[in-house]
Amino acid sequence: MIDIKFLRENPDVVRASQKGRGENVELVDQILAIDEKKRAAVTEFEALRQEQNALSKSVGAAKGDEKTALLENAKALADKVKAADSKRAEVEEQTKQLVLQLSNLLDTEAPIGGEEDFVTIEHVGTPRDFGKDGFEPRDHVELGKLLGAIDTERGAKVAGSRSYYLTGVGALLEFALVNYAIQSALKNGFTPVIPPVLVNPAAMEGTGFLGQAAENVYRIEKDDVYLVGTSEVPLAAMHMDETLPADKLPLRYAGYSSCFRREAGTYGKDTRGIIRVHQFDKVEMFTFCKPEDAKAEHARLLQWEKDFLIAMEIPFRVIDVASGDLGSSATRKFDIEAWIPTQGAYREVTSTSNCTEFQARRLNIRYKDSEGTKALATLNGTLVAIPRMIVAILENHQNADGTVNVPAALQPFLGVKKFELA
RNA sequence: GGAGGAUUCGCAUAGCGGCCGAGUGCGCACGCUUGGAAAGCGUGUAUAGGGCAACCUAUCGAGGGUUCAAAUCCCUCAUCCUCCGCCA
Repeated sequence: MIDIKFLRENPDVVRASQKGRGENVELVDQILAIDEKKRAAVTEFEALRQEQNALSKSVGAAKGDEKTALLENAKALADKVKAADSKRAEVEEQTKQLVLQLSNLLDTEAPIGGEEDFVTIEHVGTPRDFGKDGFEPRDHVELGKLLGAIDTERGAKVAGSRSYYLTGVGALLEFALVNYAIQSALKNGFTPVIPPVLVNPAAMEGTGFLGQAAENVYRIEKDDVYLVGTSEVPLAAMHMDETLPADKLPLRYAGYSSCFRREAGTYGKDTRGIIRVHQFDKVEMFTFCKPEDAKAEHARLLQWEKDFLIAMEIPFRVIDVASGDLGSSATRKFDIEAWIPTQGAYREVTSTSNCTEFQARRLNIRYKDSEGTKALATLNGTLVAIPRMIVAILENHQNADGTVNVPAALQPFLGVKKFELA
């Protein structure tokens, strides 16, 4: 949620941001207009209320005829107050609904444009030359079968498309990745968290996932709860309606959870394998910090993501996501894309967003220092999303015979240097 | 799933339909006292919105209702506790 005071004072900045995202610019003027109406309604209600409070007091003190006369006045006034109050409530609700439609202000450094207009910040590592190695790489589905690690056929039989079983070394690989991720998160000062994945509407709404992203969310209607698509939701909502002491900041959580995504509107996209699935496990980093520290924290989250990829010995690139492709909460977003040999392309494996005060304001999370209470900033970043990391590891580290070398960083967790054929 | 009880200012509690935005204790901050500390004494101690300000308005789990007037009465919901049932 954008600060309404900021919008009043800097409407041009908000207009420019909306334009950069390719979103409704007129919304800004609609909000300015209704905000004025709202303040008038509030003032009117408060004036009437003040009168009523005073009158009520005198009714209590009065006696006899005097009281009867005062009561009559008071009754008439009570109706006016009620009318003014419902008008106020109505305009306030309308204002809020409009303000909630605004996306976060764009970072001025974020590239402008659509999905294709990202800026590549750097490349790390070099894609392997399989020609030089003398064999044609197998894709992760094939390797998963050879190793007895991934079973998409039975996944489909039991749970439908985009479902899978991780078996044997596939399952072990998940445990190793999670353990390595949590271990590095601990080293970097994160508190490990296993959050609820079934959350109430307030949590979903507050984190901004019931807006444009709503159709990708599973809802359990009978109990009015949602399955989260990322632990960002329960981690952000963890401190909903709380005021945190300034000396506790930054607060860093590493959440490990299953993630559920309907993947509506992606028919035909990534149908093979486990690149795009309905359910997967992920370790997510989440930070609450002072707004002035958010930019530096964003750089740190990105660095930790890079460190993970480097430890997995996978070539990747970092992109600065363009304005039109940012989530509504993000002021700026960096994605890391890993090299996937059989696709001859870089594919997204992690993503980190700076949400500045936008998300915290929606969730009513603030911090308190000697100067008072203020909105704080929230940031999130993927440490590891299991299936895509498994894809990257299997494909990049495969040998001609279908066996796969285990990155050194994972060897202590797996006890082997190589995955053998099943 | 059933039966009871609870939810008030950081914590613990008091609260008669008007004198309650709300008392007390603890905690915390500042001051006095002291050679220094403790104790003692005094003052202060929520959030949001509006106003240059004095100040005004709202908030006693949430939402409705009754009333001139609701922390207080009524209804719905949420959460927590106790007991019973079921259960990984």
